[in-house]
Amino acid sequence: MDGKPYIAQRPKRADGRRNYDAILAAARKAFETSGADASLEDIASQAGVAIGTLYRHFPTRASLVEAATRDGLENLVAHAQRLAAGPDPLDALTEWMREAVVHFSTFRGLVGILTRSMYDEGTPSHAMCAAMHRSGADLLHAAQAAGRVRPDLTPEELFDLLSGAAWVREQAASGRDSSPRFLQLVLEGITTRED
Amino acid sequence: MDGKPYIAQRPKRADGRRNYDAILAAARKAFETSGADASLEDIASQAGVAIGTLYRHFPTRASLVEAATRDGLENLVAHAQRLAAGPDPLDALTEWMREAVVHFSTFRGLVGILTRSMYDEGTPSHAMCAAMHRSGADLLHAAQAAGRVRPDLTPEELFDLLSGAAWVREQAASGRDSSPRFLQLVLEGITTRED
DNA sequence: CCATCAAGCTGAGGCTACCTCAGGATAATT
DNA sequence: AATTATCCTGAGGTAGCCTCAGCTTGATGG
Repeated sequence: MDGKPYIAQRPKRADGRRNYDAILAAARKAFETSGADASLEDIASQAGVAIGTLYRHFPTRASLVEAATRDGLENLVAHAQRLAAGPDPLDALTEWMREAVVHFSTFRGLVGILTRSMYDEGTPSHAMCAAMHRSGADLLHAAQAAGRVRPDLTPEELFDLLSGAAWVREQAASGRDSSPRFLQLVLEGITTRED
Repeated sequence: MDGKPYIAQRPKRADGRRNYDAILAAARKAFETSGADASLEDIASQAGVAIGTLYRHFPTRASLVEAATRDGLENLVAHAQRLAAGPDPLDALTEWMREAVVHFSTFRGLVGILTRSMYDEGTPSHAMCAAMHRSGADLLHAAQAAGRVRPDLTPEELFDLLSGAAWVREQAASGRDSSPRFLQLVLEGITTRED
């Protein structure tokens, strides 16, 4: 019924690529200062481009957000695989969660978009989110297999906790960041106790 | 510098009260189905009232949200005082947190508004949020005094955890609610272990 | 019952942002 | 140089926000 979500692609023509890049740069800046609902017309004019051009490359706001966050999330997935090769599965998991929280809260409104994308296939960010889900689940299972994390914790629950931390971080835009402590409390809560 | 935030008041004239009530009812319904950014013009027309009338009673969106959630939060504070008189401080705290999560996530966008209000005095909801903060802090301190909750947990951190749970609940609008499990994990994490 | 008037109501209108589309421009290709 | 698919533009329709000048009406005192 519903076609696949549109995923923005860097155009082949030189002028197209130039504008595509300029829009993406302007969008990243605008999202960081004004959140995910920044004005698209501002972004276009900041990129020195007409509004129609923005819509040509990014027909929906979601497709623009996806393109603006793609690289960061790709790195996150790659880092998960590197961490999985390390010696301590719990360290790997905690380190990854710390990093994930930062990427999830790059700008106000992103956590909500990503958590919605995680289970909604009709969304541009879904593919990337699903990849992250797998990465996180792998790290979790390894930590559980090593007996370091309570075995009844599901990946979905882990992402709930992670999203909560990221959301808290998002809110504290102009204050100090309380997400490290949030994550610490959560992690101490889900690890197995053996002292 | 900045004057006190405007707090909506039920008017004295009969026609004013009628409209005030109708707007509040329409607003509650609209917020629940469309979130905190529901169209004010829709709310007005749903209440059978011109847009100017809505703005007369509720000059800002925040003042309307405050009025729409006032009762629920008042009850929450009252319930905290009742619970504080109970025998088990930990039970009281967990029960109250469960209830708070529900009230905080009455509609999409509310948690964000309330957590911002909690520390921002220029906000209509601030007074009510500060009262809740006291209620929660009291219950927390009692549970800590009884040695049931880790003593290094601050009220602010408690509210971060609580808000995280409420936010997760908010997101899962049309799915099953994962906040009870979230809260369970958090609570098991912050209680002292003595088994 | 009436006069008075503060309180309340209305909706047009200016503003901003979203998004579309018909017509024009241009990079790539042959 | 000609062709053409790709790309660009910006006016314009739609929707929501919010204000304000002018009108209406409930409450009050006589």
